[in-house]
Amino acid sequence: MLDVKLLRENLSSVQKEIARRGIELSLGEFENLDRRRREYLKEVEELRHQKKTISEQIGKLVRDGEKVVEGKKEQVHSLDEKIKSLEVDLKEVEDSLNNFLLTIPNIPHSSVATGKGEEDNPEVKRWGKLPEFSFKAKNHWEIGQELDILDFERGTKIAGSGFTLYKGLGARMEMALISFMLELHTREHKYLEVLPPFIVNRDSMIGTGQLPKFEEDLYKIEEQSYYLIPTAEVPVTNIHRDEILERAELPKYYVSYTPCFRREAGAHGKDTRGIIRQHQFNKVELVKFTAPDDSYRELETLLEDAEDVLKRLELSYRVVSLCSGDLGFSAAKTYDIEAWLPGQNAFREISSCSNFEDFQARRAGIRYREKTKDKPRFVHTLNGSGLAIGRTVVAILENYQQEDGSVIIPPALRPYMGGVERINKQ
RNA sequence: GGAGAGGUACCGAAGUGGUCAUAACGGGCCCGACUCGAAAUCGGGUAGAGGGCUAAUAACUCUCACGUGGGUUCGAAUCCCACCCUCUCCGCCA
Repeated sequence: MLDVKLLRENLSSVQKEIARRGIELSLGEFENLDRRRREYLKEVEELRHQKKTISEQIGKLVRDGEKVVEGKKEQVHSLDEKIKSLEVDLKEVEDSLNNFLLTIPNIPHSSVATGKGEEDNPEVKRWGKLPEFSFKAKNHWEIGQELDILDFERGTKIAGSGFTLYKGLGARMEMALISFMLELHTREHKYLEVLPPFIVNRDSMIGTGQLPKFEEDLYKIEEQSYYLIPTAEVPVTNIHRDEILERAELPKYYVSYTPCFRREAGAHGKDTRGIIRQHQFNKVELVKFTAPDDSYRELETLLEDAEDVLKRLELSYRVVSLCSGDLGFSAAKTYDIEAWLPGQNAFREISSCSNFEDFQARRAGIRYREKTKDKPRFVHTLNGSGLAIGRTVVAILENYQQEDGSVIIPPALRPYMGGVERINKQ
C-alpha cells in the first residue's frame, strides 16, 4: 500500500510512476474519496465532541442531585441520530478508499527500466559456462520418466494436472536440495530457519499483497477463509505483522522451506509438460526485514545469497532486472535469476529477489523505532527464492544428463543424498 | 467438541456504569543526580492511529483506541450478545 499522504501531495508524479507499469491510476476517484472522507470525519468528530461534552454535564448534574436533565438527554439523542447517519456515509467512503489503495501497485524504483514485458528486462550478469553435449540434450521430463523418478500420470491420477509424483532418487534429490539450501543459508549466510504454517488467514494475505487483488491465484479453504500459501513470503513476512521492532534487531534474516500452492489461473497452456509450472511445488525462501536506508544494499546481498546456491551446484545462470511492466504488484525492484536449461535451450526463472520497500510493511503494520523515543517508522521487506526446488531439479537433470541417460549428482549435493553420485537407469 | 477462567501499555497487574486512560501499584527500559566507576538510592521520562490548524515530521487541539464486532444507556474497560485468542480440566486424535 502506498502512503495516503504521498498520494495526496504528489498525485500526478505517483500517477506517472505507476504508468510505467502500464497501469493508469484514476486521479479523480482518489481525490474525491479522500476529500469526502476528511469532510465526513471532521463532521463526525465535531458531533462526537459535542455529545461527549453534554454527557459529562449530565453526569455532573446527576451527581449534584439535579434531576431535570431530560432536555439534555434529548439533545444527545438528536446528536446521536446525526452521528449514526454520518458514520454510515463515512464507512462507505472509507471502505471505497481503502479498497482503492489496496489495489494500487507499488511504485517502481528509479533504477527499474521502463518496459512492457519479459523481453524488455535488461540482463545484469551471467555466470558459468554453458554446457555442451555430444548428443541431443533431452528435456527433464524425458530424463525423469526414463529414470523413473518423475511420474506425471500418477500425479495427475492422485490430484490432477499440474501435480507430479516424485519417486526414488527423484524424491531423494528434492529433499536433499531443501536440506542443502537450508544449511547453506543458515550456516554461511546467517539466516534464521523457520518452519511456518502452510495455511494462513486473510489478513496475512492482505499484508503481503496477494489479496484483495489476486484471489483467483490462490487455493482457498472456504469453510474458514483460510488460504494455502503460494510462497513462504506470506507466512514469514507476516511473522512481524503489527509489531514494532527495535532498531538493533534489524536487519532480520529468515530462511524457510515450504511447499507452495498456486492455481496458476490464466497460465493454461504454458509449460504444460514437466515440472516447471505446478500447482504444488517446494521452495526455500529468503526473507529480510531492514531499515529503509539499507534495503537496496540488502537486495544485492540477498541476490548473491541466492546465486551462491547455483554456483555451488555449478549451474550456469544469468540475472535480469525486471522492467517496469514485468514487475510484480508489491515489488519496487526485482531481480530474476534464470538458470540455463539445455533441454529447452533457454534460461528459465529459478529465483526472484525483490525489494518491496515499505509497501508490505505499511499493509502489514511492520514498524521499527530508529531511537527509543522516536515515532515508529515502517521497515522495508525483501524476499527471494533461494531457490525454487523443483526448478533446481530440472536444472540438474538437464545440465548433468549423460549420453547413457544417467544423471550425475553435483558434488555439493552428494553429502545430502547419502553419497549417491549418479542416478542410473534401472 | 464439552465445562470453567481470562484477554487493560514493554511485562505483571488494579479498576466491575460518570469528573483517574498520556491508565493506580510493582517491574523493565531511557535520561539525570550521587560515585573514581558501578550497585544501591533519589529525581524525571517512557504507547498507538486518524483528523483540524500549519511551511512543518514543531506547538496547540479534537476523535478513536481496555481482544474484535454489535447492542443497552445521557454516559461502557465495567452490563448484554456474537466471534477470535490464551489457560485449566474432560473427551477425541497423529
